Amino acid sequence: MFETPRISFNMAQKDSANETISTCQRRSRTKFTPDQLKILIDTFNQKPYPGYATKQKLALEINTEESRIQIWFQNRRARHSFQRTEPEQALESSQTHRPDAPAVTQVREARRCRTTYTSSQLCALIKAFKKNPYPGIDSRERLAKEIGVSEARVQIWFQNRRSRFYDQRKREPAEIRGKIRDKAQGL
DNA sequence: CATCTAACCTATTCAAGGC
DNA sequence: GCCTTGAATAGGTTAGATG
Repeated sequence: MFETPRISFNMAQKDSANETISTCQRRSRTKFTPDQLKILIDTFNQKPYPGYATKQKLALEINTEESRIQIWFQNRRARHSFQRTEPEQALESSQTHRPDAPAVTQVREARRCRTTYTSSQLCALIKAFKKNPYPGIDSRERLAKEIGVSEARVQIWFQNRRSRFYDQRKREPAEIRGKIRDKAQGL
């Protein structure tokens, strides 16, 4: 409707003047082949909310990183309207409350297992975050290799971290901030 | 240039595991 | 039971490719 008067983002690509590296901040754009797209779309039409197993299978099938598939489904859901079938209903009824309806079990596929970071891994992540909360693809991959996790996990970790601990531009910090700050400075 | 869409973002919610 | 936080979501932005 109306343009945002000012965009408050600056994406943290500022210090590229200093960085001589800085080939590119984001990962290079993936080009899916028609065959890959066909399989992706086909799967999407069947289940727009695939679980981890399905995404892994897809990744193998079309020889693409699972994180790319995740992103593809995110984008697809955002831009295309899709059939809302059983998964959606299961999604809604699953945690609101399940009085006595085990009828539609196993509709929702399991998500990826929760990663547990060691204290040294967390230490490295937090250190990197303090240096730059918006690492580009190169930094993320370097860090991922350093601590022995996938780059996708690193990216998610930074997203969560920024959302919860970094952005102080929220309205009223109040006492919640104090608690979080303690945690954030923990390491 | 316009269009499409991968990559990326924030904000919020789901949920596993620890206390 | 509640808290922390990784995973997933909705919805929006940025930017590379292509006509």
